[in-house]
This record gives sequence, structure tokens and C-alpha cells, in this order.
Amino acid sequence: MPDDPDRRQSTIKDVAERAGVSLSTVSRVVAGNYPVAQATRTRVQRAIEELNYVANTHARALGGGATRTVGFIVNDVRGPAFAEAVHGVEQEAARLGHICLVATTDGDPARELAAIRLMREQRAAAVFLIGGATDSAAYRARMADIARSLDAAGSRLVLCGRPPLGDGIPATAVEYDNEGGAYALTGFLVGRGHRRILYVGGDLTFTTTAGRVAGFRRAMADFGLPVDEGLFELGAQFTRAAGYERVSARLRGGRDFTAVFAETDVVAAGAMAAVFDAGLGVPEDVSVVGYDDIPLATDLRPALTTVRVPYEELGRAAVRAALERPAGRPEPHQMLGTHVIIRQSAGRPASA
Amino acid sequence: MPDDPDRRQSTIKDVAERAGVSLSTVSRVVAGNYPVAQATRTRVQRAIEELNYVANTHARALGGGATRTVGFIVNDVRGPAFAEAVHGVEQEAARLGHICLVATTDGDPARELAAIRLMREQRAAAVFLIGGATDSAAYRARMADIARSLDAAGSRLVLCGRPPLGDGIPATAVEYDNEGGAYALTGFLVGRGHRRILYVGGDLTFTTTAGRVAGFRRAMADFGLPVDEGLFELGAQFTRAAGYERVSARLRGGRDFTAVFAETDVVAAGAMAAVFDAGLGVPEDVSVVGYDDIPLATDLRPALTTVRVPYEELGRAAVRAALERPAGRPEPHQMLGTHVIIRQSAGRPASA
DNA sequence: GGCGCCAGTGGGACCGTTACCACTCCCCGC
DNA sequence: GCGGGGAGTGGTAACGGTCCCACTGGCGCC
Repeated sequence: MPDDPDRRQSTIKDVAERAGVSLSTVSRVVAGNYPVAQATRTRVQRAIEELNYVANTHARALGGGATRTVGFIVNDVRGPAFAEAVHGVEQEAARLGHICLVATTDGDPARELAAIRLMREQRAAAVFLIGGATDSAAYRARMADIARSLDAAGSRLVLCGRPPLGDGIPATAVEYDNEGGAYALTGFLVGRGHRRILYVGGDLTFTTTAGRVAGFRRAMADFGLPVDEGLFELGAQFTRAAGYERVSARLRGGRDFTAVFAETDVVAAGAMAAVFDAGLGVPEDVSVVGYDDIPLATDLRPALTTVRVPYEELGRAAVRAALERPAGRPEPHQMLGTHVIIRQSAGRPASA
Repeated sequence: MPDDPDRRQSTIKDVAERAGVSLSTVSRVVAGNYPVAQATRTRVQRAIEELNYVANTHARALGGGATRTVGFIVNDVRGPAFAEAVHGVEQEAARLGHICLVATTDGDPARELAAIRLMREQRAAAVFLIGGATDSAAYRARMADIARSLDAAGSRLVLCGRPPLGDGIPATAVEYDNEGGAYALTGFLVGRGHRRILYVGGDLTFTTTAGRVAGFRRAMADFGLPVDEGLFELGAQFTRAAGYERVSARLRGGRDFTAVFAETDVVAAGAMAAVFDAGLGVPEDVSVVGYDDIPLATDLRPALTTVRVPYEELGRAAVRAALERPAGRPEPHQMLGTHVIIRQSAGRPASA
């Protein structure tokens, strides 16, 4: 047995020779849907097993066209919310007979671009961009370009959890309601008597942040409460550490709020830790709420009041929109609903 | 503009025509390493940009052989520990210029098999199986088969977090030390004075469980303590709910242990919740320890004493082992170390 | 009994790219 | 002045499938 490093999988040709039939016949047996005599079929199938034959996707893709591959691009698979969305995409894609390519970007637009390029090289049937983005004219122009390129190649761009690009751009968006969820959650806090709420979140150019802040503001306005611009801690990373530091610093500077609206549950976990480390209680002294309803929210003590976001369904819906859409091409934009999950981390302020 | 549904990406041929050169020259420019006159190169590059040309991986793979694609197969990307490993694989693969295919199995061997088949169809350069497995003679035979098939095709099977298949089987294993970690953690509990420790974990046929239970037993033996076979709660799922239920049931039946060794942090979270719901305290009444050191461990209150497992490094090491291995083929099995992280969830038993 | 049809099969062309070989200059050295 | 060699380029045969077209019998129908 010579150890040639460039070994070869057996091919359809090997199978054909062994079974004593033509290439076409083997192809038909593998495909399964053409008329082949039972005897021939059996013979070919035996040859396939004996040779351990496995079809070559690349050859198939080259000839036929359709790839049965989709790609998804995500900030970081370790984020529990992203992980849920990824799971949804993966499950639904598998159900429809597609296999997934992944790439992570750490939020870097350059890496996002590079990842999209790779997906294009792979001729993915659809590309899913999962999670918010830093919005700008440049971003929109870039995405529009990409959407058109993908569309021209018979592929599809799907934005999951970020807003549509606008009419005429061949991209699908599947969102969940950041604005509405934040509105409801803020309303809940206000209902409990909070008037001064510290908002801890990301940069306003980030689509997710923009939506949640908008909902927050609208709720405050609707309830006739003033918004103190000094009570925004923006530009934070979506990490536990950032939540901890921002809230710690605020508490050191004098506690002029009764509740913390953390933009994600992970940030809320940091915020809660900061409150405890300042010798205060949650929710007695400071109420803390989050957003996303990741599993952690249940395990925090007190358990976190938050907004349930159907991330898995988001992923599934995105795949369905891209892959099950009939040939005629409507441009379905979907907006999934969210709702507040009331647990123990938010109560009435001491003053109320 | 006719809306033909089967549109075409521009190809190397289109580029060649537009730039007025041959296919070979375009190919050389794209590859980048052959001698091409500067003027020609520029002309071709312009054509590439104008046509928005993107190379077709499938055609490349068909001709050349090497794929620059790796596949990883995991129980569930939502598990924080898995997610870390997946992240490691993804990052390292990207660094080496490879793109990742993912598939999830929910622990179902049949789906694992199907996923491996898909990876084979894609001619992945390596296939990573991430996480423990249910061991059996059938499992080993199956894996050996797969390893040989993959090897015969010039690909590679890598087991991440499960034991090697044995000599002569062309598969690489990258493990972390389940036995040693459990030994150390048990030693820690014993050192604090615990003698009756409830072990909550999976099925003994599961490789991870087997390793951790073995370490637990060895530690008890080394410290001269008897092992009460009644203090094993095995066959549990690795979920919060399972941890909660198993420990709740035990507590209802009378508390005959002073500490809980939960096989994973997620199970530990459930265990802690059960202790609280029984009106007891952690660690005053019952100490709880976990395994994995996922982010949740920090956020639990009390913060969880656990075993740090370098999951991300596991993923990275696996990729390096598979992709950077020189042509001559050593069969490197690696065992990564673990260590105990002491936090607040384990103290001295009341009796001590 | 001749004709058409269809089930079953084989024979290519083609998909987009790379690898290899061949060819043409031009420059240099003897 | 001529041969050798290398830089720069073109031509073409793979790679492993699928798909379309063509061919062969056998059968039913008029």
C-alpha cells in the first residue's frame, strides 16, 4: 500500500465500471427519481456500498447550479442570543436539506465583507446576516451592492435582526420588535413607579440600540415623564464587564436613579453585580431589567425581568423566507413580536 | 431585462474576454503567484472589478483537490461550553484560510452519521466531532470506519473532547482531562470536610461522564473515604431542569449529603435552585460545585466553584492538529489540562 | 401488421477552474 | 550571429457530476 498523499474518493465512474452500467445510469440511481430497472438499481447500489462512494457536491454544484448550501454570518457564536438564532437557522436549513456555512466577525465590518465574499465563492443559496449592525450611509450602500450581487447570482441576502434596506433592494429582512419591546418594558418600570431610569446600552448608530432607545423614549413621553439626557450610558460593549463598570461608576457618582434598563441580559448581569458590590439590593434599592431572555436570566438571583425575543424563531423564519419563497419573488419583510417576562429583579422604588 | 430565474455569476471566461487575455492569464492573476506583466495584471483586475467576478469554489475544488473547507459537528451550539469550542474551531480555521461547515445532532448518533456524510460530500479537509459520545463497541467500529473512509479521501477525523479510537485508526483526538479535573475538584470538597457527596450526572456510557465519575471515585479512594453507591444520580440530561429535579427529589427524600458534585455548570445551576427552593442555603447547608466554568458560573449567587476547561483552546488545538500537521503523519493525541476555580458555592459542612 | 410510444439505457456536451505543456519574444553570453 | 533560457502568455485536458438527446426493444392499438 503506497502512501500516495493525493488519494482519491471513488467516483461515479468507478461505480459504473464495477456495476457494468453507464455513468448516466449511476447518476440516475443516486438521484433516485428516474426510471431504472429494479435489477440494475440493486446492482448499482451494491457497487456504491462496496466502493464506499459518496457524491461530490462540487461537481454537482458546477453542473447543476443550485447549491443546497446556505451561509450565516454572526458576530460571535458565544453570545447566547446569537446562539439561539444560529440554532434556528441551522435546524430549519437542515430540514430543507441544506447545509450551513458559518463565519464570525466580532462586529468588524471588514470581516463581515470578507465572510460574504467567501459565501459568494461557495455559491451559497442564501446568506444570513445575524444581529444588529452599525448603520450609516456607507453601510447601506455596501449592503445594497451586496444584495444586488447576490441577487444577480441567483442567491439571496437575508438580514436577521436588522432593518430592511429599502424598496428595490433585493434583500429580505426578518426583524423582531426592538422598539415595541423596549416600550413595553419601560412602561412596566414606569407602572411600578420608576421615574428616573438609567439606560445602559451600545452606540446609537447600532440598529439594535437605536430601536430600543427609541422605544424607551416613546414610553417616557407617552407617560408624560421627562427624559434626563444625563441618564444614558451609551457606547458600552454588550458584555458583563461593561455593564458592571458603567453601573459601578454611576453608583460611585451618587445614585440618582431607581432602575437600570440594561440593553441586554448579559449587561444586566453585570449591572446587578455592580449594585450588589455597592452594598445595595436588587430590587429593593435598584431595579434592574434586561433584554433578550437568555437562559441566564432565570438563573440570576433575583431572576431577571426582561423581554423575550424569539431568536430561534427569527432564524427559522429567515430560512423559510429565503428558501421556501416561491419563484415569483415577493419581498417579505417580517417583524416578530416580543413580550415582557416579569420576574423578580424589578420592584417599586423606595420613594413610591 | 428578462427575469430569468437561473442567472449566472460572471466567470473567468467573461473576465478574459473583457480584458482581452486568455483564461490562463486570468487564473494566474487571481491566484496571484505566477509571472504576469504588471500592465496585464492591472487590466485583468479592472475587468474583475467591473464584472464583479468572484471565483467559484466548486470549480476550484473539482480541479485542484484541496477544499479549504472544514466541518464541525456538535450536539447543540446553544450549550455555552460547546459554543466556546466552536468559536475556537472557527477562529483557528479562519486564520488558516478555511471556512467552516456546521451541523448539529442533538446527541443523536443517526444525525451524527448523516452530518458526517454531508461533510464527506463537501469533501471537507477535516471533520471535527465536538463533545462526548455514548461509547460502545458499535460506536467504535462505526467511527473507525468513518476515520478510514475519511483518511482514504485525504481528509481527517478529529475527536474533540472524546477519547482516541485506538492505534492504527487514522483519527486524531484532542481531549481535556475529565478524570483529573474531577479528581481535583473532589479533593477540594474532601479537603473542606465533605464526606458524603451527591454526584449528579449523565449516563456512564457517555465518555465525559465516565471520565468524571472515575476521577471522583479515585479521589474518594485516595482520601480513604467510602463511596456510597446510593449517592449517584446518573442518567440525567445536562440541563438546568434535570439538575433541579434530581436534587429536589433527593432533598425531599431526606438530606443525606453535604455537597453536590454537578457534572456541568448548567446542571449545577439547577441544583442550586433546588437547594434554595427547599429553603436551604448554599454553601451553608449544601455545597454545590460544577464543571466547565462557563460564563454563568460567575453570575450565579453564590458564584460557582467549578473546573475550568479550556474549550476554546480545545477547538484551536484540534484545528491545528488537523490542518498544520506536516505531510508525514504522526498521530498526535493531545490532553489539555484543567484546574479548579474556587468561588463561593462550596464551604465547610455544618458538621465539620 | 405496421406504427407510435415508452421504459430503460448509453453517449456525449457542459459547468468553471487549474495544471501542464507549448509557444513566442527578447535578452544575454560566447 | 547564434544558441539558450526565462518571462509572459495561450491552448487544452482533466476534475466529477447532471442533463439532454438518441437509441433499442417490447407492447398496445388501430
